Amino acid sequence: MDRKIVPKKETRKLLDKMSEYLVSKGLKSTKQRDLIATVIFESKGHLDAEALYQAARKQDPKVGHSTVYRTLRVLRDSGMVSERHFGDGPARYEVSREGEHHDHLICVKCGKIVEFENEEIERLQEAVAAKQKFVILHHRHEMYGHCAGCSK
Amino acid sequence: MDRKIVPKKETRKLLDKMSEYLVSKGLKSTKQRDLIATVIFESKGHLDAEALYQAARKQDPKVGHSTVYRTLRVLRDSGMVSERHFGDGPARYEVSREGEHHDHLICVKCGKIVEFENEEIERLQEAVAAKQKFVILHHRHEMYGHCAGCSK
DNA sequence: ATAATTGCAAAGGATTTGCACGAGT
DNA sequence: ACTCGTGCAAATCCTTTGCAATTAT
Repeated sequence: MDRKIVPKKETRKLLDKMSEYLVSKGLKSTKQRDLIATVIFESKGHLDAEALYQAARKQDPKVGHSTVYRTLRVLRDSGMVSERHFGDGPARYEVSREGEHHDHLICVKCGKIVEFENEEIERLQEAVAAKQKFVILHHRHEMYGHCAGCSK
Repeated sequence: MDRKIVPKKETRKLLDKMSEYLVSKGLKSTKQRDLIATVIFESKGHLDAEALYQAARKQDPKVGHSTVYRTLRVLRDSGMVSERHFGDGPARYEVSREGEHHDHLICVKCGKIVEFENEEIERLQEAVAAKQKFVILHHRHEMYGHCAGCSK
């Protein structure tokens, strides 16, 4: 298999990580997987499957929707990419950065998405869960409203 | 229009409130709307459209899916019912209690849903939004994990 | 060689919509 | 009377799947 794309350094690392994951699972590396993964790795995140599909098609007009969804599943299962469901619409994907967690502020007017992190909230969350004897695996915390530009 | 159902007191109040809303919007009261609304008003919440449809059909086997969805929209628009999207699955509905807000803890194993309220978190949230100059309209805060019974 | 992957089109689940008929005001 | 609501089936959106052909190991 030969790669047609020329990814940058960070992307290369991520591709290698994916490759390791594939080997460890007895799966194969394909140029489609590399292509789609590269698109995500080099994006600014919060893209949906359709956007990924369009972007991938610019490099290789033959990739199908299924391959995009299937690659997304591999990436999701490997923990390298996280899937988010904002509002109803399609799922959005973003690279999960090393041991980092963040939540989102979403502008319902212009669609702008801002990430935030707040340890105090995380702590309180744990306390709430503990009180109910829940063991938290993951959470989702989204705030919808108007961003600075849209609330003028 | 005649009502075939015999709702309890609290439900009656809610039905009246819906009725007022309908009049105010130039919409009509129908036995289907009353039936579907009664099912929600008397439920323990977190039901999806299909469950509502099944329950309504026990009283009147002719109600269609569309009527359920359309009634849900009316209820949602009136603010009497809130729609939640947990994970991906179908939307879940619950009666919005007077000026009250709560978030959820969801057991990914047994599906149990526990509500929680934490003012401190709400305050911190506002602070986070303010820092980004966002005006929050609503938010969603869910924690997924194992409940006491499922983590043994 | 063997087993996994691809692209396509068809199937799926959840929700919405067009339309002719029926019901509330 | 007039307008809105209903039920059905068809349509839509997002995602998954079956399958025969192709490709990585």
